[in-house]
Amino acid sequence: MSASDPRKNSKRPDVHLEVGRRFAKHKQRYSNKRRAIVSLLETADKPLTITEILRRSKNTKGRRDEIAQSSLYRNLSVLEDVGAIQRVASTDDLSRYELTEDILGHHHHMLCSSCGEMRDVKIPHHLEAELNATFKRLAKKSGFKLAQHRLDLIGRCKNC
Amino acid sequence: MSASDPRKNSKRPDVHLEVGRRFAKHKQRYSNKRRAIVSLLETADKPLTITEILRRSKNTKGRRDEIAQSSLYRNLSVLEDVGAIQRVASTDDLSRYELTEDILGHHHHMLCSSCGEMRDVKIPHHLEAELNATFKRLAKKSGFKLAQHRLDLIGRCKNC
DNA sequence: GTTCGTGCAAATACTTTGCACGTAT
DNA sequence: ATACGTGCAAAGTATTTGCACGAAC
Repeated sequence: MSASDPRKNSKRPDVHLEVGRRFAKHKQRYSNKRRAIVSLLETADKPLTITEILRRSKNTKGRRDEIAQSSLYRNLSVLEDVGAIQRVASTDDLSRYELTEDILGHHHHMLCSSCGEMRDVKIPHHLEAELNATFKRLAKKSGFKLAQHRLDLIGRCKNC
Repeated sequence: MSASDPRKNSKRPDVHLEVGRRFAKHKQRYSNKRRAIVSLLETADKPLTITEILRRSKNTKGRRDEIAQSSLYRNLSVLEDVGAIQRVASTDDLSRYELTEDILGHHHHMLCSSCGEMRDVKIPHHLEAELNATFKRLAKKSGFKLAQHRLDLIGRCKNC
């Protein structure tokens, strides 16, 4: 399923190396726990909730990657500050996180209005280009400093 | 500012009449408090947070439109159930509400990653059409029942 | 040894719920 | 009279913070 799983297909340099660079730039330490979080997000094919990250950190076959909830929150905040991850909103009120677009590659989400699940999707390049051009114009008109856009499909997933 | 304030410009039938119809259809009462909430959302040129709705309900020059917090939450839930309003997510974790798209008209948001503020914007019809076509195809491929899409500009607003 | 990371428990913020009373049908 | 709406206060969740201890520089 190449279309529905864009993360696995995109070539990208070593994520830890890149994240490590960003930690260095911000004079922060790239600890093992932080590495573990990044690994989880890298492996997932969708943004993860706090609960999902906690659960997965415990299932990492007995390693010392288990993370306390408070540390997780704190680390997510730091990871966001150094530009390694970003928070994405679904239809429910659970926070979800994914690697930033410049690491993961630009993509969009298909999200279920019933259970809140998100899946990654990509759209054709020419559409992206057209969107960007339009947005740039709109932003300029409003004195808005455009950083990125988000575009999601909302509906019901197979399981709901 | 016609481009940055799409709600004021679009002609639409009386909102209370339409919302009233939806309440009737669901055999629910369209009480004064509920009317007051709808009026606030109709007047705003952006989605409102709980706090904003509460504050504004108190500023309605001495009228009995003041709403208790618990009632507000309950009413927002009912309003959502009858299809009058919808919850929209920004970059912070505050819930925001606006009238549903079929009442308010399809539009998008420009949202500030710093303060969470959202403003309404519209994009050209042909772009919308192209997006819809692409999405329909993507959804079909994944067994996903597409209901709507959301497309937002993210950046920094004039004030931040 | 000083600075930063971690875990636990307590505190806070946002949202939901139970219950008694008021309002509309 | 009955069903539904409202407000208050209590309960539930999600998230943040204080503090003591441990690890990294």
